[in-house]
Amino acid sequence: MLGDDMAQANAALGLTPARMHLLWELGQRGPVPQRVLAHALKVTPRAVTGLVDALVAQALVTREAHPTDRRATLVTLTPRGETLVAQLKRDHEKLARTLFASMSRGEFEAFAQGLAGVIERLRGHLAATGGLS
Amino acid sequence: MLGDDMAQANAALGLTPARMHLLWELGQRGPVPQRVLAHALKVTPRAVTGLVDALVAQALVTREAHPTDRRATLVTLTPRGETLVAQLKRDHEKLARTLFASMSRGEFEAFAQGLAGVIERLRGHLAATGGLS
DNA sequence: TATTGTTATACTCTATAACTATA
DNA sequence: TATAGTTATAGAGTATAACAATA
Repeated sequence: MLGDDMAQANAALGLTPARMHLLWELGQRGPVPQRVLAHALKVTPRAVTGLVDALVAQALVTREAHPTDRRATLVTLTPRGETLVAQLKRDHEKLARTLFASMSRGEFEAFAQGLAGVIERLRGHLAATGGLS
Repeated sequence: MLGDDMAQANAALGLTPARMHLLWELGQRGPVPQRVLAHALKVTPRAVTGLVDALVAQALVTREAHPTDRRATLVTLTPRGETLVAQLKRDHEKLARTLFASMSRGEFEAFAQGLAGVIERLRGHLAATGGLS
């Protein structure tokens, strides 16, 4: 359901999930080389090339020259991209409040602790079955 | 993380997530026309054609004649497909036990109730923003 | 030599639209 | 007429491999 909600919010903004993910990471990190995005998105550099191409065409990011490494490009949010990422962040916060604001402090703590336990065991399971690299 | 785990388990069995999903639904329902799968997977009939083509090539399902409607085909698990779905179900149960067996009854009830509330509010959010159809 | 990002190619999943066969 | 499933076509996302430019 969270995935559906994100996909739908993205579509409303003219974004696919993968492009939104890239913008989100860019919003967290500021201008970075594509290699950094490839690592953050757990995707090959080739895939990043395609995503950045699309976002450049949408005027949401630009490829700027890296100040010291002429091989690399700095993927940078345009003003339009900045606005969009700010909107994403606001929506994110608003959804979090919608989902949790009605819980008491104690309820939230208990729930969060239970969830943390589940996540920890899931992480262990993934490590044991070779899913975490 | 759950998605990663499933994708990885699928890959180990030579399956993509979409094909696994179709097999899973088939395991729940028994032989069904493709139209039913399209609805279950929330996907167009055309997409089901492609997925069934691939699963037929892998000898996991067959297209059988519908007894009364000659337009339709009944997608049916082969013995190999049955075995694979049984394995999926075992893995599913095992993971559920891994994630929750260490909780007491009371802890689990509280956690489940908290989660149900979050899901309910998420559903409301989706309905309000037009995400549930 | 190693790294950054590209072009070339291919596969999976999905969609819309036009069509065939059947109901 | 309506429905089940297909072919035709297209787009997004991803991958590997070979390559260019630069470090």
